[in-house]
Amino acid sequence: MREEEEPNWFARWEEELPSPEELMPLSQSLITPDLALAFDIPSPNPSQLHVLHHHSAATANKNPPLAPGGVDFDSPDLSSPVGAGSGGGGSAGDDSARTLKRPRLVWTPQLHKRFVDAVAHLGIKNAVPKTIMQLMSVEGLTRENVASHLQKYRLYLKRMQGLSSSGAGGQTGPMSAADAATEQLFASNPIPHPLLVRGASGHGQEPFMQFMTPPSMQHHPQMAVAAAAQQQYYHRQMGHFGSPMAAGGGYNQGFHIRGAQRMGASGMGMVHSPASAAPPTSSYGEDIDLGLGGRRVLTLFPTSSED
DNA sequence: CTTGCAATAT
DNA sequence: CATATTGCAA
Repeated sequence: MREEEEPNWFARWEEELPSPEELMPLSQSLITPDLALAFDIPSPNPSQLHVLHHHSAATANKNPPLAPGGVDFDSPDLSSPVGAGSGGGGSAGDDSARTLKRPRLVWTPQLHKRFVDAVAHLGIKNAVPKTIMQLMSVEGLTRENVASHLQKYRLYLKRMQGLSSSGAGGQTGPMSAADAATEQLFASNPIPHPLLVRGASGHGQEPFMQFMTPPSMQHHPQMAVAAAAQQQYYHRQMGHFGSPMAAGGGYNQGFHIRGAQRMGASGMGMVHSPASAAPPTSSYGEDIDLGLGGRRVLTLFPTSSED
């Protein structure tokens, strides 16, 4: 007889949620006004920069290409905000944020951490893209973004579990490069073991999760450079050591150092600890960068998380 | 309609 | 190569 779910806790859960005005968990605009201006990025509604209010998940449509007040940094033509190419003529974003392709989301460890945390706390049962996305409260994140990553995440977990037990030990080579890369991301964050079903099993009210970071949000105008200087976690994909592509000839896959030059191309085996050289302005880093070649990459990483 | 997952594309 | 996108089945 009881195979019912308990939508009650869930319903209340939302009600108990702190009001955005009271407590803004972790949603920041992808770009701060300052940053946007600094990049000459057209902001259609700079004044509407507000938090996303996701209330009734049912009716609330959350499918805006960009946050309500989100600054669309993507220009359809070639207005390169920064990096290479800038210059151009400032072809304003004559396009409203709609139907525009967003830059690839770069899952930074921090961002991924939020993802994992959300999944862990939601429980497999409720860990569906929509819910996760909402819980993450990361502005700009779309359902597709989460769904895509979720797929990978699940596969990763499966592979881990399935591979752990088979004693025999003859598995030599099941790990392809793809898996290895994934692991760098996934293995570097705490994998909640008890990734079991939760949420619908009679449990009245869980002591709210506070895995979220406190609302310490403050953006500084000069954060731009600081942000760029911060993103320093190891590069994934250093399988090819002899790749002579540094800054002169190739496509920089997903990384970017803009405004400041650092690290040599040859021996980049640096694992930078965020705490060892935390930038003066460590609040939020959003960095939109285009991989040289026209490949824009959106990197939003909520800092302030501990490891 | 949302989700899950394979295949495919960029 | 990491994501995004698409197609199709529950």
